[in-house]
Amino acid sequence: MIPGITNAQGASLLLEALAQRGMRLTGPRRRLVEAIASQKGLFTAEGVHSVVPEVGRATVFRTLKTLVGMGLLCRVPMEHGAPRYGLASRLHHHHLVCVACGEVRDFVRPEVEAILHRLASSADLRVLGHRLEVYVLCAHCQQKEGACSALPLA
Amino acid sequence: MIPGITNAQGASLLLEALAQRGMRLTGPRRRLVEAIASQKGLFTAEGVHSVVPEVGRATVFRTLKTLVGMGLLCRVPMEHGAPRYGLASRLHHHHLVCVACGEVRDFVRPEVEAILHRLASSADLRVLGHRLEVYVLCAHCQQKEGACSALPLA
DNA sequence: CGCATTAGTGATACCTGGTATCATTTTATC
DNA sequence: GATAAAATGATACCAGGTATCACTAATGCG
Ligand SMILES: [Mn+2]
Ligand SMILES: [Mn+2]
Ligand SMILES: [Zn+2]
Ligand SMILES: [Zn+2]
Repeated sequence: MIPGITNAQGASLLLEALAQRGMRLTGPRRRLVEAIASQKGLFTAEGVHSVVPEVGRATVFRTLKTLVGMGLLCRVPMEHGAPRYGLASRLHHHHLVCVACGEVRDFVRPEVEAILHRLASSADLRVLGHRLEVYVLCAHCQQKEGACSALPLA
Repeated sequence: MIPGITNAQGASLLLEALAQRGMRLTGPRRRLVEAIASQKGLFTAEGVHSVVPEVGRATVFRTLKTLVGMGLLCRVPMEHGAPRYGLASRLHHHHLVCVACGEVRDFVRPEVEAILHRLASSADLRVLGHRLEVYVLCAHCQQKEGACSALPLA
């Protein structure tokens, strides 16, 4: 669910992106993408499949993989439990993951890139990519003091 | 394999740490820890098991988990293929992973922590932890232009 | 040392996230 | 509408890892 637009609009955006790359807009794809666009925050493959159980499991994984490969979804592995998927901004970004409610927020800190650039040039490395994930308790969840089911990577 | 000391010394360090926490120094544990201490860079559960195949598979995973839990090993998930394990320094650190040869180097950049601290206080978040992994081509591997079998998380 | 207690082991079966296969269906194009 | 290529989904399979549980062995005490 992208803030500020409807789920249907979000689904259309994904479908357009698929069409632009020459992928066919099949029935299962449409329904699956609609289910994905309706998810709040991060979701699991299982979770989105349960919304459209008539779509085959293989198709669910295939489509998620395609969308991740296209940069439209992020895949966030967790230390315990299934990896989570989430709608991605198109640009490079990092993740703020609330370990209690699972909400994920993208953030950008150009300083991080600057640090890595300095690190690389001082050590004769070629940086190919990086991943920064920050595990937090969001403002909302700091009240509740609840349990968190799926701890992220420490 | 810890630079500057022998494998036997490295194994002893791990065994001491286990004993200090009241864990028994069993035969399988000794042989497994010896195999772990002899690994160069990152290794897979499968890889270390193949060195001591007489130790049960369950014991391999149990022991790796214990050592990770104690902070003596790091577990580095890869996008494709099995997660890698590596000897950890005790302090918080980040990872420089060469995607070609698999070599991993720990590094520390206090600036990263400073950035996250600022981020947290400005957004009313409680930071519980974070993970920064940088995927590089090391100086040595920039020559070879070889294939890399297991791409890390993009 | 000898024994009891208890942690640890490992064979087995099982679980989960995901993929290969492949006959069948559906889409896009002409 | 015919055609060719892409997609689907049932099925079987794979890999990393865990639960079970009868058995083994490290430890600690007398
Ligand atoms: Mn993201
Ligand atoms: Mn490390
Ligand atoms: Zn939260
Ligand atoms: Zn290298």
